[in-house]
Amino acid sequence: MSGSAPGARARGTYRHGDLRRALIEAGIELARAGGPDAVVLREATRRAGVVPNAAYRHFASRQALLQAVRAAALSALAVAIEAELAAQPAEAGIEGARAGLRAVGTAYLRFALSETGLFRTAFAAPDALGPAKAGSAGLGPFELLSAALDRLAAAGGLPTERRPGAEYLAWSAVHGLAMLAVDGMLRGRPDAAPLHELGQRLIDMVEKGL
Amino acid sequence: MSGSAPGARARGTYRHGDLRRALIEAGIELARAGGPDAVVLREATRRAGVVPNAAYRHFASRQALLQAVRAAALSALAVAIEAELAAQPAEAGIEGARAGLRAVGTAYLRFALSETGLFRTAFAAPDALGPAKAGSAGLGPFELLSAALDRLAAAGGLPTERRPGAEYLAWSAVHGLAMLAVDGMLRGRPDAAPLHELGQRLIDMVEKGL
DNA sequence: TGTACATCAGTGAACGCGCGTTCACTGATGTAC
DNA sequence: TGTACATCAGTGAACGCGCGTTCACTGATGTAC
Repeated sequence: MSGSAPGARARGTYRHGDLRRALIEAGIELARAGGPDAVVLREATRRAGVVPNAAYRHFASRQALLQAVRAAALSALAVAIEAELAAQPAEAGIEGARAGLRAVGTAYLRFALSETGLFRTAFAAPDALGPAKAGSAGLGPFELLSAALDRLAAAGGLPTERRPGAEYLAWSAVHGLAMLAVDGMLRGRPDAAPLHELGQRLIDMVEKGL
Repeated sequence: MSGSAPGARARGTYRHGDLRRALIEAGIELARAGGPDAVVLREATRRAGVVPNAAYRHFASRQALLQAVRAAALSALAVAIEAELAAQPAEAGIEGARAGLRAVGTAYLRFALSETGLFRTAFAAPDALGPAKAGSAGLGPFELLSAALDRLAAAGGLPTERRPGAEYLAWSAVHGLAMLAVDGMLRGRPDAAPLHELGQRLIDMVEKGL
């Protein structure tokens, strides 16, 4: 068959070359557009231009593929946070540390809103998913947040006795706003301020409350 | 057929009597056990002891049933919060108001952990769901939180200029922790304190940060 | 450099599944006279 | 109080669908001699 399937990349060789990666990439697109439930094994193989069962050479099951896509989504979030941190002017002391913490929260919220499907996939319910299976090499979003808090504590912006566990509190606040926004719970609320303003106020609250 | 279907209540009359309610109740059980995706129309009719298409006398589609179940889940959460509030010793002034706010948060978290399926259903993604369709008569969880904050502001425990929008911040924090716990994101974290302790610290943070 | 061979990535066909939904029906119920 | 009738809740049967997954296969690729 010389004509490739719709949406499939032309394949020069008989072997695909890197079907595993192609399937993950297709899965990421699906997740981006429709969240975790949209990561459908058959559709991923279709997009990779391959017959459905070919996926089983690379993934034991649909769950395994979803797991990989989930790891990629988590990693994409981490990259977004790192980019925001890198864009921050280097500043020492408390102010710099505060800016770093804000950057983490801001990037997290922006990612949730602009990449809703991936965000929802990254935090998909654990139906049969293993325990997160930290596969990525670099730091995850959670570790980046922890680092920002370490820096703040080191700079004296956070009493050391309050440091332990603080990441869970900060994470909860930002994650909650992201979730409420993503699930549409804030839509139609009369007095709901613009989301990014709400986000800034939320981060203020966390800083002060910690 | 004299023997009723397994799981179905015996039906004396030809008419079911209140199939609509029975379907919702079956849907609630399904949601309780498996979250929103488990609310399957055919299974609900099975449990109601009725043929699948009978559901269409009462619901236009599976989505409509899910919508009704979702409203019920939201209402169950509100009831849990009200119960916690009612259990609070009546106390005037700032301290009473603070206790009220804590009660809302505490009940919210407890509900999320003990009724995970219902909680997830209450905040199910809006795939094709309408805008919440506030069907319930009483106050929803959000309104109860708002009232608690009103009381706190009236008692002088919250500067009035900070009152507007504060419900979104408080809600986000508690909702976030609930979601992280429910989705298993806190499992396997080495230093994660017991959840209810984390919850209390979180509510502390909100109080101070607001 | 050439040949024989094992490997294993992708093929082709097929499964069983449970789902949501549509159709024409039937017969108990409640109402009008 | 009795009879005729319209209503409409639930029946029975059937659809088409897309899914995940299994099976036996084939043939290009890379390796060993």
